[in-house]
Amino acid sequence: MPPLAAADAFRVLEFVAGNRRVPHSLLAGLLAALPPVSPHTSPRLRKAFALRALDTALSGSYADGSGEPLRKARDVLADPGVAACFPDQLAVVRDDVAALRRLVDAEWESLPPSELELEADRIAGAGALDTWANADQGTRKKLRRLVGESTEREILGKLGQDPSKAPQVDEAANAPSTSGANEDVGAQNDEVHLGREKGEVNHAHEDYARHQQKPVERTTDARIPEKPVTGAAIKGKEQATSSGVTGQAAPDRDKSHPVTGSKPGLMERKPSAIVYQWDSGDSDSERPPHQRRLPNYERKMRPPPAVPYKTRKKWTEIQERTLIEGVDKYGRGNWKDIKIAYPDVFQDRSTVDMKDKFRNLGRH
DNA sequence: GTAGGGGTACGA
DNA sequence: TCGTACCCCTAC
Repeated sequence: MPPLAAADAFRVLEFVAGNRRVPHSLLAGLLAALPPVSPHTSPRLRKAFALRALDTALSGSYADGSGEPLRKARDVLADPGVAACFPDQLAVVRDDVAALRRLVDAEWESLPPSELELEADRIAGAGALDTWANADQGTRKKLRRLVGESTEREILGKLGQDPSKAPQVDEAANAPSTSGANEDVGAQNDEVHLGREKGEVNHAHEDYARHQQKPVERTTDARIPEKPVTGAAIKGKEQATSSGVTGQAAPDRDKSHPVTGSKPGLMERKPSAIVYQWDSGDSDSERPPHQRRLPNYERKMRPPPAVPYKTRKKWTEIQERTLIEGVDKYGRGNWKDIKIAYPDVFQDRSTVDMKDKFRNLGRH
């Protein structure tokens, strides 16, 4: 799978970074896995990183009067980029740890909602009626794939339209494309942007403060030490590595890089993935997106594999005998050597095929 | 790269 | 329906 597009990486980061309940360590993992994102594109993202840096600095105990948290906070605020996020209030509180913490709490609460939350609100939240009312049949079809049929029925019901006349989403449209999961991501991005140009009211913002009211548990919990996350951290992976952001994620990256390694990245859709669909039969659709509870889900059929099964080819007697001979000669498990030794015989067989075949031979 | 468990699809 | 080829996943 190609790396996540920068625009998509931005949306993911902007959402996660601005959610105070997401631990820094998890964000650090994301930073390591996602393509570089410039913080300059989003005041919310800039501010979120500044607040996280301050959270980390202020997380230590200051009851002992050592002044350590205040010193660390001043170090953070020495960065003009961080200080610029709080131009008005900072001078008043920078010598008072308690006041600084109150300021940080207040700033978290006033952080605007992320693009993802705004879009979700437009599609299935308070802005849904406008969005659906202005959507043509094709767009509604796409919208339904995002929100599920029961939510669609609810929205159309509120619009006074007959949900039973809605166009059906065909299976082909749901099936993952053989050309890669990015098409799905791209399609959803298009859908996510529905209504953006309509200048809709920001429905989500008014309730958003509650989302931030529960701060990240102060890192007095020494079991999970948090690494500082600074604005500089998101300028690129190279810089992130040197800023300590990737401290907890680096070992995993060495093991298997989420983008370039053999294992799929976090955002890659696996063909065998099971789809769980929101069951929005309750009143949760009345809530803003960030307040919805996880409802019961329905398990859907496994989608067809992204790569079609290759044509079945029965193993010939020659292939079977050669396989056994190869195992005798090179040893079981050296499938690559055997394949190289008999290129003509195993031209159309992968080493996995050979392994499976030998396994099947042993079963009978 | 390989092993092994387990699932799915295909053809007899 | 059943055997088997193929695929997927995880662990090593």
